[in-house]
Amino acid sequence: MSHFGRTGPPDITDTYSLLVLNITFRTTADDLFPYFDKYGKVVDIFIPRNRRTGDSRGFAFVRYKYAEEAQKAVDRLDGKVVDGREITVQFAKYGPNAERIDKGRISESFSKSSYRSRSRSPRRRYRDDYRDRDYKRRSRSRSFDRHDRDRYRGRDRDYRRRSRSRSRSDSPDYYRGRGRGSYDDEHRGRSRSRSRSQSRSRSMDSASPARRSPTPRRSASPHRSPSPRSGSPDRHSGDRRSPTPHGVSPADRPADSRSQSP
DNA sequence: GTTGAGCGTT
Repeated sequence: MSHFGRTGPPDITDTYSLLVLNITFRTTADDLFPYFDKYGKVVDIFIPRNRRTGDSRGFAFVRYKYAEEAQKAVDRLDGKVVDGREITVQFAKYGPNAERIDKGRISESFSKSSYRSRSRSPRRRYRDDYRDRDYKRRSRSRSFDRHDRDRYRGRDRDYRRRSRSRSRSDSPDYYRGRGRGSYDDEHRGRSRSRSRSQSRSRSMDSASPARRSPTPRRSASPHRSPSPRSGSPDRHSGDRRSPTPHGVSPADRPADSRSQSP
């Protein structure tokens, strides 16, 4: 039935979580239910999906009631072809609260107090989110992004595969100690160009003379010149950029206002 | 219509 994912976790106490990887993007909990239910009592099946698109992320979590059943399912379903794709079943290493689990068994919530955030490997996550965000945020060449991402992925994978006993405690706090939550990634990113804009504006104003230095290139700019002498493009541009040319002047009007008052 | 390493929701 489709009673999976409708509500939150029913009772994750004394339950063994199994991570199912490599599943198709259209595979749902209902599709995996029969497969796992055949080998044991499935308490709940959860498939992380994108909050925006709602598409499956490609993996699912199956919770068993007993470890023996879970182990059996892992042994039997690991490598099984589901929906035309070979799925990977293994014990979940991390719990819902980003905490380590003991052999896939979810203990009580005391894990939260375990603190220390053992921090897992600084691996990247939320591929979909990043991709989606990138598309919306920057309207640059997508092909480049795609290639770049792919290239990085391959390198990362190879790198990880090559040296396994290398990254173990590099600097997990670096990635985790920044308050980088899963939700923050989506919500954050609202007003931040303001600071930069101001900084830039100031920099330009301050370096007004300096800015003129590298201007010669403008003459030989690749893009055509609209009207080099048909009007005053320079003035126009300057006007828009600096509405108040004397705004940066230290002695502008504060003294004046004060002077007028006796 | 696409993608493919990974560790999760109220």
